[in-house]
Amino acid sequence: MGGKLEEEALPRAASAASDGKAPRTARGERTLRKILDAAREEFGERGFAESSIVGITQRAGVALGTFYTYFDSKEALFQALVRDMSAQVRDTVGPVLGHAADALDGERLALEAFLRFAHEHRDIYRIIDESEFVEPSVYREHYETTATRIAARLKFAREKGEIDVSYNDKDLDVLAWAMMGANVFLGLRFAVWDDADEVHVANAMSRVWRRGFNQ
Amino acid sequence: MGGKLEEEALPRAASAASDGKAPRTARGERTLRKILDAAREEFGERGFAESSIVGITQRAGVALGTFYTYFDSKEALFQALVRDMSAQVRDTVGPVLGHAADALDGERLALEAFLRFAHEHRDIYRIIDESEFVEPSVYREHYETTATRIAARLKFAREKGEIDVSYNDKDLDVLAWAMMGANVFLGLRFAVWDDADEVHVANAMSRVWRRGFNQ
DNA sequence: GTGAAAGTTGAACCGTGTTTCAACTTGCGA
DNA sequence: TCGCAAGTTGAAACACGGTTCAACTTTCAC
Repeated sequence: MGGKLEEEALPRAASAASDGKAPRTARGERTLRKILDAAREEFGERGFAESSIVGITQRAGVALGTFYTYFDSKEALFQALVRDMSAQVRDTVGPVLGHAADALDGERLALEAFLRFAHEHRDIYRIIDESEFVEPSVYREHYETTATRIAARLKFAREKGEIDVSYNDKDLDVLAWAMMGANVFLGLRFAVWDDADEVHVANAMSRVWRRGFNQ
Repeated sequence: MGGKLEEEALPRAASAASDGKAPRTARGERTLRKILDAAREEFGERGFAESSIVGITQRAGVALGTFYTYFDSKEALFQALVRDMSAQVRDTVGPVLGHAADALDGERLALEAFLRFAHEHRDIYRIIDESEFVEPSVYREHYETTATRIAARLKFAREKGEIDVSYNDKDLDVLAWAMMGANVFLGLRFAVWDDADEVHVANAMSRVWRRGFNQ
């Protein structure tokens, strides 16, 4: 399959629509995109409850009824957005792992990247967080996937001798959730609420994990 | 002041009412208490948006209008509840610190107590979490207070030589938020969603902190 | 160029749930 | 026992915003 880079964004937008409501022409595609962008702004600024479909369609510059051409309900739109953003977080943070000297250095870089991302996209952060109450299943999906990925990296690192073998699989499952929780709260406090130095935060954190996991 | 134990609960309930709406008789006090209890159930089970004042007053066994004798709005009630519960978490977790051999052992016991508490009171957990979107200021208040308390303990432990002196105040502020975030997510995954062994979770976590903070 | 499919429009419908209020009941102090 | 302040009641007013739909416009395949 050629042209993967350019093609990537479109199917994601297209598949964001509710079942049987995917756009069939380029015009529809554009309209759907406008609604998704407007929704991200509105939900990010005002939260789910305060956001209205009127508000979203006005921002998007389309009529109220147009919304229902692409989505079954306000909840369906929210769910589509969270899925989209969950993937965005993954695609932003994932690649930096390649540049790491070892596994724990990778986690440091990942935290740094996450903090930068959270600071630049506070709206996304808020939307994913609010999904715990709007669409619990996607929230679970997001964090379960993330934790599983971290745990897998930790286990792999243990096989390579970078993490003390006395930590068994169950321990590492627990610790993966702990690392993720730490990252999320550091993001909230130092990137979303504040504009702290990501490098300092990530370094302080990394030092503890490094000592904690070795020896 | 004598009889502190028995007196503790009442003023808290009384002050939960909106400004100028505090009950003035024993009957009023009881009614307010019924509403608060019913609200905890309703908000815990259904979340803020899905909960209704009708539902809350029905659970409480009082008429709809009675609600407005004590609260200005649904939001005001929610805020009062979060404040009440934030204090409950503190009062449950705080005391166990006294039984600890050293500071890091205290954090282990605190996590264990928190996991037990989160498991037994999932409704409370959910309500505090949801306040991020309903009443952001109380959410911030709750976590900022908690993090400050943890940071103070860490700094004190450093003075006593239980934590490596190479961690400066700024580092410990960061790490306090990390510990809190880890605790919250462990609570969500292993106490609220699942019914895991608190002791194992707390031990695995504690081992990492211990190694991480020393030398 | 034509016609059918796709997309757009916004007024009106509709359900829900918060809030008000005037009449009523309770309980306490004198 | 009396009277008034405190508390209670629930029907109705009210606001709000999600959803529907039938008429209209645009696009595109042939």
